[in-house]
Amino acid sequence: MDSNCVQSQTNGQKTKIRLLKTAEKLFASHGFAGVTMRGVATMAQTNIASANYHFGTKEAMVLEMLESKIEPINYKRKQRLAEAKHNSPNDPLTTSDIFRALILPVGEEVQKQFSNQSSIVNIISRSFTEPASFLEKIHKRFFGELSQIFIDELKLTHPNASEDDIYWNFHLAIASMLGAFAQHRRIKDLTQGRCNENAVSEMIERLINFVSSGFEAGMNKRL
Amino acid sequence: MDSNCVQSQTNGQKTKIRLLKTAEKLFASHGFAGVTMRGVATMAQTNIASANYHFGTKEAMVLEMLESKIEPINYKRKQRLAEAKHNSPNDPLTTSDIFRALILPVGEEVQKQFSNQSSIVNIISRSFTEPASFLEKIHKRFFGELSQIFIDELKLTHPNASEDDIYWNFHLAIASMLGAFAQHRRIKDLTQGRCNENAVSEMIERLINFVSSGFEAGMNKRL
DNA sequence: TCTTTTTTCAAACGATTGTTTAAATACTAC
DNA sequence: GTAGTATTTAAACAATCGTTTGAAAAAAGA
Repeated sequence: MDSNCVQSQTNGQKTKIRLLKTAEKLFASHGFAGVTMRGVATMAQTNIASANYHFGTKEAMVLEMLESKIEPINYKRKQRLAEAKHNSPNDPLTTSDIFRALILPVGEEVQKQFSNQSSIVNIISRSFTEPASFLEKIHKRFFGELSQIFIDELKLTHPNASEDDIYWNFHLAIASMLGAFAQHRRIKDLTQGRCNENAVSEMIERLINFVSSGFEAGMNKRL
Repeated sequence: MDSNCVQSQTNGQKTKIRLLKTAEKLFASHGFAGVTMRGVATMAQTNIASANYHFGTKEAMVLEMLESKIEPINYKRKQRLAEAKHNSPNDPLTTSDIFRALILPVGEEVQKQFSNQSSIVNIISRSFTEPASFLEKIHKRFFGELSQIFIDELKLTHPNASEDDIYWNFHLAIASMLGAFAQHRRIKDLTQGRCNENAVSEMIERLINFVSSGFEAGMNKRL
């Protein structure tokens, strides 16, 4: 039952997947407000009531789409953090190691599907820029636990830093990461795709360096 | 005519100002899509057709509101940069000086009107998170010239840095600043105002330090 | 006061939205 | 094949949107 469930995919599930992929494209390029049930249904070559049949509401549809995109990234983030710890079991990680584990999985996902309109960067940056009511749901659902894991790791790396310093600069680092993604989408929008995948990996590397240095500069300013 | 135009304010202009202030509140808390002509007109205690009489379209109304809020900030930014240059005419400015001139005027505006729902931080971060079509208009209108001035100044401060390094890290710094504002609005939204003005100025100071250090760490990585 | 301009207002237009209904169709299991 | 479930469909519902119209009211200028 669990294995070989490829051929046992009902017609309804195929439609559901088509709907999710369409919602992905529309959300990535126009945000939650830009996703319309009619638009998704039509582009997925089915009926509007079918979309409501599968998901109940628009919000449930978009959240299910987001989960399918973000959870694999978060899994990789934790995995990479665990690997880094495993590789140097006696020393604490460097700040750069930690932020690399947080940021690089996004970069890898981008490489896989570059020039795709529904790039993960677009989705993350769109999620980040939604109205507060929707944003709150996203944050609790996808980033609450993850944040704590990375903050705990940063505390180990900076044992003498104050709680305030850690929290403030972690938030600044997150803000930079999200801001850079949003900015990157903006640049892509404005240049209409004259922007290759090298630019993405260069941005990622520069971003890791930027936030790591910014974070460290914010530690122990008053010690 | 130019002076003493306070008492000679027609009734129509008063209504226009009420509409602008209402649009400000709504835009700050719900973004462009959340601003409805009916909502603005009703909250400003006038008629919906009156709003269209004064501005023509919804977009023109919001852009006029944005101009009235952003232009004074940009003026202060240039002024502060000029002052810093005047105070040390022989040496180039520090990275921190430059980003302080860019960021601090926002902080000062926040202090003036804290706990105001239509805080300038909310407006800037909302502007930054609008769909690309609207964002492009905002960027060209309010930030095109300003960016060039600050990039030129950073070049003077880092004469050995490559053009690429300057541009990439300036964009990362801008992204961080905007991301931090957006994040700050998010935190305020989530904590529902349990967040005082000291937290804002602390955020501003930490932000200046964060982006200055991040920027400098990105200079001359390959020299 | 009379005329002209500016401003406000209720009402409607046309389009779009998320959601629901109920009937028709496709699929699955016995 | 037939019964029962899963899925798709066209159509309608109720609400909201930006914008326009044309007449009433207010303000300003003569």
